[in-house]
Amino acid sequence: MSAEPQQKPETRIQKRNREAILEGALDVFSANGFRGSTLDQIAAAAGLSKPNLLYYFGSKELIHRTLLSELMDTWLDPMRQLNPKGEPVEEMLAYVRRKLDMSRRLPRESRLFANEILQGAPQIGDQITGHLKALVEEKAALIADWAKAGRIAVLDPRHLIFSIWATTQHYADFAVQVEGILGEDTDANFRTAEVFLTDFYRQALTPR
Amino acid sequence: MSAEPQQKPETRIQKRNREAILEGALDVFSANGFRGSTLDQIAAAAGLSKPNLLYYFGSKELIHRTLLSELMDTWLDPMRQLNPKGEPVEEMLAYVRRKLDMSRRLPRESRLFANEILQGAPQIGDQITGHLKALVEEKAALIADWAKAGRIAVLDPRHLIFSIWATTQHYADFAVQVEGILGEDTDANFRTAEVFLTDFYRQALTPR
DNA sequence: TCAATGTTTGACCAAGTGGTCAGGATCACG
DNA sequence: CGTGATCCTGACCACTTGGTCAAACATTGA
Repeated sequence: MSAEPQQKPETRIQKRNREAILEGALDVFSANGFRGSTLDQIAAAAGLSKPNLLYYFGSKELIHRTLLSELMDTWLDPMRQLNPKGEPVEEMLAYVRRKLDMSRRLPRESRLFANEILQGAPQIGDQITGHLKALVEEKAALIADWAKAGRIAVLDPRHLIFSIWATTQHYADFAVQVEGILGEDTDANFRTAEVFLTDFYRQALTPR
Repeated sequence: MSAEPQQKPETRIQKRNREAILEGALDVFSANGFRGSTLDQIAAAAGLSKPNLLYYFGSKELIHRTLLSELMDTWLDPMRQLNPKGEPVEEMLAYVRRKLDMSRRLPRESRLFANEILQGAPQIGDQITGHLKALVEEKAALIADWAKAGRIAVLDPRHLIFSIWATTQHYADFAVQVEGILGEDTDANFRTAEVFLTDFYRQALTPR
């Protein structure tokens, strides 16, 4: 994926088919989990034959790993954008909104990750203790500084980050439950969720 | 399960084996999901042969369904205990603590549910729109009353409940991630989580 | 003690699964 | 056009998996 320098550049057909496969696989994996998905389902979703899938990706696991590692960057982006120069409470609220927006726009990706973590992160365990942890430590330090300066409420920064992940991803990962209780109008639910989360975090984070 | 009146009372052997099967199945299902688990794994975990499993539970799906529906009650208990007569903020904090405690004591059960919901709740969909929804509506009304009386911050009660589920279950469902970032000392993590969540919700819920 | 009932298992099966392979179709390009 | 490289597929395979079944083995209670 990232390590192997492709000697031959990708042909147009390769590009199209690889993308179709990853797109189909995202549909299937996010809905059924890794073990619950079959190559036949993915092939059908991608509009290719099963042997042709395996021509492009040598194994089911490779498709899955490729998906996960291509997603990692996108996934961490909202946190990277936390700006040390900004106004602390507003920065955090903007982060919450960006994260909620990812749940709205990329629910399949959210579920793919959720499935992977639930199963004990067999594929991306090292990235959690690597990239992810480093980024969390950096931003936790930033939040701690803000708290020390009295510009944001004093709360454990890492647990605070967890709470943001949990509350925002909830709307993608547990969508069935949310819709079972609030109703099926997904757009409306996300709008009220945004209002709630904004009020909620503003109240929690504003220093007294 | 609940509907069928067992004519013959359960023998001692039946009781022992059914319990062993459900216990083993909980281990296996919560770690691998439904489709990711095999009857052989469950049989091994329960210390029985595969055909013997099927003597007690007619199918893999039946084991799974039994587990889920036996758990439902336990799962909703912390919310049922919300006391209308109590002091609102303290009641909510107690609820958060009870829910966090369930994540600590019953992480396998939490993951079992998470898996089920992630896959679209094929087994318990009706219970979500039934029992669960009714209970949520009842408690949401209670919280709304408290807010109207100025005894708790004004926030959408149903989203508030979601946030409590999300933040507390996170520590069971995403344990690998939490431990990857905070370290492997699960007990210590739950202790700091409790401190955080208490401070956090107190700050968010106390009316100004 | 004996038979009826309840429990356990080895051997087996059909369906589904990830993956292979030989060869044919198609494409890029000199 | 021709030809080598790329792309695609039907047929196939070994293995796993949920589930069956006849027969053996235990337990119970009269």
